[in-house]
Amino acid sequence: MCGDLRAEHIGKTVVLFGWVQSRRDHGGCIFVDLRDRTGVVQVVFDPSVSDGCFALGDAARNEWVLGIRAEVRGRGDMKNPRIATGDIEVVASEATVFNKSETPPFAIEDNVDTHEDKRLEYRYLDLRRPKLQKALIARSQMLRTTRQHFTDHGFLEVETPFLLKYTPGGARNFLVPSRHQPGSFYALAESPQLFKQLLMVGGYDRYFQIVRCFRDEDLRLDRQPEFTQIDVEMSFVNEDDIFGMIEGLLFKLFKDVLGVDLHEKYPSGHLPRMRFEESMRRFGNDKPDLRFGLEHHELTELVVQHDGGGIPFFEPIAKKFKSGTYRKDLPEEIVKAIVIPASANLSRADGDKLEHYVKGMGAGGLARAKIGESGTWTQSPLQKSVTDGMREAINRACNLQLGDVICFQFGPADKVHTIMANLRVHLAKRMGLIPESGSAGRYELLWITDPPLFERDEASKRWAAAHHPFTRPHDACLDLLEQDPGKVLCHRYDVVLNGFEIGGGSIRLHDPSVQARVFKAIGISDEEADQKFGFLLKALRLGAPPHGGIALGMDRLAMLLMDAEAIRDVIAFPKTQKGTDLMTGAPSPVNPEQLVELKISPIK
RNA sequence: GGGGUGGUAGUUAAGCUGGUUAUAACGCAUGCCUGUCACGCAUGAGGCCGCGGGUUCGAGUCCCGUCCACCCCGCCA
Repeated sequence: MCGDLRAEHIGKTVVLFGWVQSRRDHGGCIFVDLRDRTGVVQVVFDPSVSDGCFALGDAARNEWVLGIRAEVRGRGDMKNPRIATGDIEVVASEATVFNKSETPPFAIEDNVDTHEDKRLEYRYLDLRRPKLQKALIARSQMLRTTRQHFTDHGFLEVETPFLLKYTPGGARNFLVPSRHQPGSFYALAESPQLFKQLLMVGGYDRYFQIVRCFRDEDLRLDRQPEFTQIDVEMSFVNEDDIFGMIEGLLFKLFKDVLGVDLHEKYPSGHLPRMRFEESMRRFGNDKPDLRFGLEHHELTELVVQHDGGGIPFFEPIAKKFKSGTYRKDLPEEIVKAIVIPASANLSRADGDKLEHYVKGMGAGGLARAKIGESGTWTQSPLQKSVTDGMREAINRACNLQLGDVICFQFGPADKVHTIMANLRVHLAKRMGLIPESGSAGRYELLWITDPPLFERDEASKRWAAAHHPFTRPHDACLDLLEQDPGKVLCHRYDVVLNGFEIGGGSIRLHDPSVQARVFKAIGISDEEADQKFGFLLKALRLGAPPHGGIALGMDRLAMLLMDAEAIRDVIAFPKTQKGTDLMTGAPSPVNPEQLVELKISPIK
């Protein structure tokens, strides 16, 4: 094909099919760069070789689809080192126009700056760009490697339904009306979660599937309403077994897709692990980007010790601790800091911009101070009120140096964590520690383990399942289910790459008696549980093996491996942030007759 | 639901405190050119300034609303 030709092919006659990338007309001689998915080659249309070909080359325009028969010849002194086929060119002796093309709305080049809505409207043109073709070729390789890996390890690929019974909790489902049961709906599968567990009960002890999932939630640069998971479930395993199986896959994927051998970085063949609690404390989320430092400093203890240290914002938090209205071991409010090193040369205007940035996430502000001579705080409203003891303690805890800027957040823990986690990444990009997007050739992988089983639902002031209610708690935590649900840890795990969660799973709860206690802890009655998940609970009582699994986000992983800016760049036909398809116009209204058949009437 | 950025020729952008005929580059068309590869040269065509209101003698520019795209918060077990 076009991009495959090299000097070794000189003298051969080849048949090429492709698109006109560009055309250079010298009057007596015309050059056309012909492109297919392998690359580009220069075709010469020379009237002394073929008048017919020359006329065709004269008429041809960008994106016309041509077929040519041509002889490969060397370029002599006229080599083009910028393209892979630059040592040679082909001289057309026969040529056909398969199809003309209207002038395309944008050039088919990698360095496009065309707005994305235009690219999505003409997706098939965008797909001709080498970058997108590389991404889809890489995805194809990922699919092959994945199937090979799991089939080599004795896994069965089993398909599960997309149309299923709606079960509450988790992501919002797309609903599909039933024609046979008017007024009833299927839910599109948000994942095969329950079915893969049922496959374990069915005795298929090693299952995998490369499966489409559907979630009707708001989108981000790494989320699409339909996306692909590498879904895995195994029986008679513990976390180590699952980790090993996934590590094996990830190592192969990096090798096959990128040519990167992760053994150089992780010689044991295993990825590092970090407990959830540590990740939250140091990075503010459960998907830390370990390519850079800028770790958080947890200052709540210090602030309480110093009764707020004269800083007005901190005093209420210290008071709550002292008065006991506030549980020290389950902080609802915390104080955190992040240090911007003097080397970042943060100006006051930069500081204002950072404040604006965090306010956009709901922060009240960004209290900060610059470190002056002998540890004084300057350029800060805090400098007057802070006690010497508090200031020195913070300086010591954060190892502050002259010229550093320390930034504080305080308040509800989840909000502080969100703001500080985002601020940390934002700063790293601003300081050039990591690029705006892409890996910069560095891949930091890790497991995040042992998160809490429950999280606080602020609305109802009750405990709710943090993951799903079928996650197995640590045996050591079982007594806490009744005594102190917030402290129950569980066998759940996420695998993280450069600050993105690329997969997650858990060891499942297969013991009906513990299951009942979990439901009780989150206030789900037996009847309610039976109504919602009855089919699974029944299965668990009929000889369910211990089992667990994981699902990897294929698209997200492809995005990271390809250094793509967004998940849309590794999906052939993606949707916009509002879930529309700009090419086809989906979603669209339907005929009233169709609604009548389904017995559905729109409401205002 | 909330915050932010953007929308001007086919494309990407410029267009200041409102003012005469809305610029540029690339692309496109026509002609010339036998070694270009970001080809070159000459000429030319091309505009609902996202849409709807308002202010004004006058709006691409100011105000209000709205639509679309993107980024973030909420949300995504």
